[in-house]
Amino acid sequence: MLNEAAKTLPRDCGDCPIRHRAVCARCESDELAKLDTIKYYRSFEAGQTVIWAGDKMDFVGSVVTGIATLTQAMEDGRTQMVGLLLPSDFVGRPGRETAAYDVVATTDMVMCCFRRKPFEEMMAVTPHIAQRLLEMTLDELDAAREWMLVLGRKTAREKIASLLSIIARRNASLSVGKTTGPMVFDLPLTREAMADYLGLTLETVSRQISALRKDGVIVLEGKRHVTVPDFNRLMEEAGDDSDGGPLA
Amino acid sequence: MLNEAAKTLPRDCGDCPIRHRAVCARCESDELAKLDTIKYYRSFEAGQTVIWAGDKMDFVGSVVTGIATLTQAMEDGRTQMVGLLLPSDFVGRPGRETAAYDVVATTDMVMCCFRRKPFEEMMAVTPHIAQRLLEMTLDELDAAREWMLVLGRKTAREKIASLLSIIARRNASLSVGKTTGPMVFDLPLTREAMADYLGLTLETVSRQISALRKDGVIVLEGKRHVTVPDFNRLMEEAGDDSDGGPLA
DNA sequence: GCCCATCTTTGACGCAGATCAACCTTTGTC
DNA sequence: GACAAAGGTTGATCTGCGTCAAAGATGGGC
Repeated sequence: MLNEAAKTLPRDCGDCPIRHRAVCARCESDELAKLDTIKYYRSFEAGQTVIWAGDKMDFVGSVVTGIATLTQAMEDGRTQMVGLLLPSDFVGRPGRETAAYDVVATTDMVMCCFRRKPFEEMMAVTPHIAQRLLEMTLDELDAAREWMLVLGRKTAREKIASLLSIIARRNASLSVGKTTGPMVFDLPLTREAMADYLGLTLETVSRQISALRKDGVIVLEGKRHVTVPDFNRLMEEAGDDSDGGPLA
Repeated sequence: MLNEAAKTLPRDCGDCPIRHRAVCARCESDELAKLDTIKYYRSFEAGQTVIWAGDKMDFVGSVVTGIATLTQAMEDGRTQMVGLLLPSDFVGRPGRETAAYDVVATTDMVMCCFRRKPFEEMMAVTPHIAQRLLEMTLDELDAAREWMLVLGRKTAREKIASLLSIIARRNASLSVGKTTGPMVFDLPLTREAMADYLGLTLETVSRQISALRKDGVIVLEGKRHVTVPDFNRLMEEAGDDSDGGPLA
């Protein structure tokens, strides 16, 4: 099973879909060659746990394809998603022995992993890696702070609209050109995962999605396929400034 | 007025109270000497705004003494605190032209500032600075994620207990030794600022503090002076694992 | 085709926390 | 010492979202 998956994995960094956005983005070819000697790919199936909080973590790595979530749990079972990991996002923290959060693949996923110790050693002598990791971490911190505003101050309807606009914007940044016209995408999360993201219950998520559909803010085909006819309208519903450009 | 304050400012990095925890923590003396040429101190009074979100930001720097907050505002006036800046914390983002958040001094505060451009240039050739900034940013990201769990999933009472335990723990980490016995500290925030931190209203903050006092979890003298007779009890009220060590 | 598991929707009801309002305490100014 | 302003407390009421419950899609396995 793992062998089968391995056959379809990328072999060469030159072919890698995240070559220019991941932690290796700034590396020169000689640096890539060194990274290549400590890297290996791992595949995960949808629903599979990558690592549990508290477990020893002897690798770090990048999401190559698919989506994973970072979640934090309380003893009584309440759970809050604290990170949504998309292709090129980095997993793990150099210098840390154990995982701080549960990491779960929500779709089939492929990771490009590095053994932690060699990666740390290489980072110490390769500014290009450390620089890129700093930049990515600062971006994540900004995203976390945006998310805090959503969690702390927005209504359920605004929360849903915010999540939809985040997903829509990300999809737009992947597909080239075409700023105009309706945005179309598939939700990569179940209602329950959306609830964990937004600090809501899954029932409230379902109700608010229905309400946004009823009000024409979104169009649904099936449960996951979403069309946004007017992105500015969605932004207004999210409580965000609508004058910001639609693309980052 | 500013001149008066300037007279009491530290002059030499050797005397600096945050020398070993700030972004310069790992610098050698020659690196410090270079930093010294681009640094200057600024004082702020309690309540004074350091910078508004969106303003041009031509410096970065560290909080030396006092406390500042990072807050994000929606157009309709709802606000969420997204950062609590204590001595040694870093303000600003290298490579970014404008401030992303409002920065406000909540107590009298002194900052050690660096002009942004020279700082960026120096960072590019001084791994000790970049390394330390990465480490601090990763710590902040962890703190932000912990905070997301608080905002998304905890009750008002748990939120207050969480905030108190964060402040208590920080004070403990500053004052040496003495793990046992009651913890005593002053709240550095108004009820309104606590509400902004926790995604609550100030009335709810006030009520929950009264409730924790009535239940003996905390003892209040005046409105700001807090005694925590049993820290594990407070941790339980916060919904946290109480088996984690009391100090980081 | 049928069954079962998973995901989702919708309804009825209750409660935690928001809102609105009044009043208290402390501090600084004249 | 009177006053005002800022911060804080407490009460009454309202409401958005959680909780509990039931039932409707959808898809995979046999």
